[in-house]
Amino acid sequence: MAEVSSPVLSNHHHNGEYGNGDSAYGSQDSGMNSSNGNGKVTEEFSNGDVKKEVKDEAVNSDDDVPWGQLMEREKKKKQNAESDSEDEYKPEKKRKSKSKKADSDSEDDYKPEPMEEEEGKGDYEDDDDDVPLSVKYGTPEPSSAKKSKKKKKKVSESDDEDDSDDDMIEKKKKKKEKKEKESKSKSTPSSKPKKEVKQETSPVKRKKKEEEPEEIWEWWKEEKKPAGVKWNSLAHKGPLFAPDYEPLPDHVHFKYDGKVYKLSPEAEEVAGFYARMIDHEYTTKEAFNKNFFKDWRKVMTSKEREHITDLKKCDFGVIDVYYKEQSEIRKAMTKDQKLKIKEEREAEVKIFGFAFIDGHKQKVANFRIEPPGLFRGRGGHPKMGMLKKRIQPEDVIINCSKDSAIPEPPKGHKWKEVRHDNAVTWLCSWTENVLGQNKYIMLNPSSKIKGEKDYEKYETARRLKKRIDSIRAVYQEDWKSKEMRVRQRAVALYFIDKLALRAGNEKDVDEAADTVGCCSLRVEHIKLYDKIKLNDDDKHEAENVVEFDFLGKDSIRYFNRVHVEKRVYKNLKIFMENKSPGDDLFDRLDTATLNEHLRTLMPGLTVKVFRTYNASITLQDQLMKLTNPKDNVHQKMLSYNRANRQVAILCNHQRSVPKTHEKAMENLEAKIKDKKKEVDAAKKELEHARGAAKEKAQKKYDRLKDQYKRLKINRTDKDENKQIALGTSKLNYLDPRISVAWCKKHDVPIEKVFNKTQREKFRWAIDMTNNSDEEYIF
DNA sequence: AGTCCGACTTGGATACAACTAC
DNA sequence: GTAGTTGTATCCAAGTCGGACT
Repeated sequence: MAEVSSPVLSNHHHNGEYGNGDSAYGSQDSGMNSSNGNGKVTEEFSNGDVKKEVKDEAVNSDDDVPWGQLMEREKKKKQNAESDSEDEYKPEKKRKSKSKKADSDSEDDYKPEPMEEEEGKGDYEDDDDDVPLSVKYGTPEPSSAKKSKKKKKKVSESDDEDDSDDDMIEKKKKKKEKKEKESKSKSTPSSKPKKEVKQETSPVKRKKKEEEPEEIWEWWKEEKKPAGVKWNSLAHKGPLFAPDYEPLPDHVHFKYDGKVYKLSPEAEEVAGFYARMIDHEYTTKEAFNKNFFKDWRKVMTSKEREHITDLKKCDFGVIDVYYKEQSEIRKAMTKDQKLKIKEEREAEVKIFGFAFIDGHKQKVANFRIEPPGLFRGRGGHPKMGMLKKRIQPEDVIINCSKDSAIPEPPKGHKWKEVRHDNAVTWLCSWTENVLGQNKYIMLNPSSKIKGEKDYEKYETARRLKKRIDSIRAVYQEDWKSKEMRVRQRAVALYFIDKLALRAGNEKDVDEAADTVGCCSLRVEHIKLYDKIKLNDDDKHEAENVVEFDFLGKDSIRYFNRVHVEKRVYKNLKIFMENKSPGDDLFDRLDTATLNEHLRTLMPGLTVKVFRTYNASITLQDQLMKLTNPKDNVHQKMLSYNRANRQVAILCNHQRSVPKTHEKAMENLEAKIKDKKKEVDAAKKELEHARGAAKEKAQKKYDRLKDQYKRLKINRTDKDENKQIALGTSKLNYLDPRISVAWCKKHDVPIEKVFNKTQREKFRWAIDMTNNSDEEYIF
């Protein structure tokens, strides 16, 4: 059995350092990183003082040498064997063209279940092709020179001391935060284990109106509600509607076929939506224009409709300019004007921004009803450009408790319905017209209702940690199953676990862009290579490589080459036999089936738990590896960000590279150069200085050198980050307790890791992790 | 057993605010 | 001021998943 020695089983992300070779996973992981569509992520510090990483070379020191040949030989044999043992396996080409049953073509009478497999056994026996590679990455080196006079003690309050001045931004922020802290006083958890009991909320001297719902509900110290019950009482003010349309001034006109054409307000409003997007790539897309024009014509008067028949003859130029001017005007407003607007907004928040749940005041997340506009579907969405209609009170369902004050609809209107359903968490809902989906107004992530759920999510992931070994053993065993569906399930699960793929529900072809997840992968999305380099710059080739290339959620490309176990490789070949590129790779599997199976392995286990688990465990492992206790806060934060980045890479969280990036980097580069000059100058000065001057010169030199170093770190961080987005993983996948524990252990102020919003969201974690000495939570 | 759909999480883009540098 | 950056808040689309429905 491959069990323990298998990378998946034993190491997976636990000791795999992504992007640098190492460990059993080295080869795969490095492959993953470097080719993950994000370009390389090879970590390498130019200012060698932090850490150097060795690229994995052992990639395929694979035992396979013997295996390779054997395989060659066996391949044919096997192919035959397999294909006849499995030749009853006729792929079900159920290319679910949408929900519609469409495919009755199950012509193949394939009986999957009892699949004779007299073959295999033998060949499989020994396929332990996954040799652990030696771990070879260096430990982070203390950034020497830096005297890193960490403020042991009060770091959390005045952490900037150790940051020299090029840290202005941080400082400013700090200041702000400090202020904010003051006002919130006690509630700040940080290191005080004892939080003052509910502070005297009442007579708080609110320095500014900005004070929020200062009551802190420590729900994590309370009993849970019975399952299904989300609240006992719920009161709120309903949604805030978008402002009415303001018709354009007369001189701002639409032109058709070169001539001014006055539109009805309805048509004009929609024309305005388009005009405001004229610079956007969307308006160059055929589908967008087609959908827009069709919907636009629907809101035209019959006369307009008759006249305006060709989008190409439409000239939105003047409208476009007008809106641009308006936005300029807004930007150029005086302080007072801006302040006034701000206050108005705050007043709205005050009213609509909060709900009372079981007597506690909680922030509402999105109390503004989505304004009308043009639907911006992502990727090749078939409905892009369609008109999103204005939502009226008559479209909105209110959910609140019976005895609460029912929110008032705007004058002259009424709600679609008022209900009192405490099995759900939403306050308001309506149905959006483009896709016919429900939209909701819900509470802010800092609320109990969201927080509790979040907490549960991580608890489930932790439970998975305890079971992961045996679960991996199960699916590895299932690679050999006689049942094709079981094999498919096992291989899919392996991908999900190893690569953190999403489940991949079926999608309706004409309601959404063509994107896939694991279960919906098609043959065309993978390629198999018996031998190939995982990265172009690798020295060696790896064997049994699967190349993934598909569009995932939000049409973000996932590209990756990974080495897989022989058995997996062989299975994939089988799955692909006799299929066309457009056929499902896992034709006997869907997310429902997979999740059903997972539930039998562990209560609460679903596909997405693997993503959470692997993300969190990766962060924890990486933190342990990368953090050097001797580093200063700044350097530690770099390590933290790198750990975070590994997770983002794993989860394929990308962002488009801002066009300003190159320039920003150049600027930084120039700054670094300048600084270097200063340093050199200071050095010279120092050499010539004597007496008191010498001391001074030394100081100056040290300071400059420090700044210089800081700049370089900065550059590295920025560059590595250019197309990787850390936010999503931090917000959704990383157990915040890991970060909190890390901060405590390494004397890093929590504010460095979580900004204000994040601290609110993760208050439970910050508080819980306080009194435990567990260094790492996961 | 398959489909549909409601509810809720996850995700990148964009708007905006806060600062700095010039 | 103004332009340029950067971090944060907001927005809303696009996933996941369970349960009702057929």
